Amino acid sequence: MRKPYQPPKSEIKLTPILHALSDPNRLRIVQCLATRKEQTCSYYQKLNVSKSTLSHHIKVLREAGIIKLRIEGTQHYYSLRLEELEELFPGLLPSIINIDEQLF
Amino acid sequence: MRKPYQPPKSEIKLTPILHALSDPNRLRIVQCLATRKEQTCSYYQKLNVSKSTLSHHIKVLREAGIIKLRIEGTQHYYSLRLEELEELFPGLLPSIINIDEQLF
DNA sequence: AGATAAGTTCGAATATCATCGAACAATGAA
DNA sequence: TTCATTGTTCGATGATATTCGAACTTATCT
Repeated sequence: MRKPYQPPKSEIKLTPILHALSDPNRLRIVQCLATRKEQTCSYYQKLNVSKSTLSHHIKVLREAGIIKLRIEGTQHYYSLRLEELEELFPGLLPSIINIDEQLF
Repeated sequence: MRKPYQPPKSEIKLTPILHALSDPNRLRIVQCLATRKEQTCSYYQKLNVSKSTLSHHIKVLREAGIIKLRIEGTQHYYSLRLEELEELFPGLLPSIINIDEQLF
């Protein structure tokens, strides 16, 4: 599987990021990545959505510049682009990572 | 004009807030309110949208719980619900208020 | 009372989004 | 080589968003 597109830091914009984070399932993915560092895609099947829907959410997060991808065999490992996002939008991700799911 | 609905603090949720902030014009309104404290609605006509579109954006911000309204005569004065939002989502609004418009 | 001003609401048009199943691609195992 | 696994992409569908002009509401001014 070839590596899908990820925007370079210089092309990351705020509104796509906020849009990407405005979905409860995507917030769950982001919070999960914040605690476990790196995850494979299949892990998130606990979200109770289809494989293609999950892939869609991953794509929205990836294209917004929130997560990055490392491919190893057939497994895709995702992680947050924490340092870059902190430089671009200081404090934004940290403020979201700790919010309780009940407030979603 | 009667006072339109605003959610009480206990009903403010994160995803409507992030969605409300994921629009450049609404971000401009929020940043403007952050610097000038209180503004009337007509002020934002520099956004180059119609009166009804402006009113729509204001409504999205209001119903998400981001802004509150004070009516005086025919004028509507809006301001950010900073204290409540800080209690609910610490650091979120401050991190967004300072972002340069070029990064929108 | 009638006119004006400030905003909201309504209805319609267009665009974007979330979701799914099916098909596809790439890797690794039998 | 064939099969299973992991994940993406495509096409369709229903839901939600954005935008506008027109109509409406409320308050103020003459």
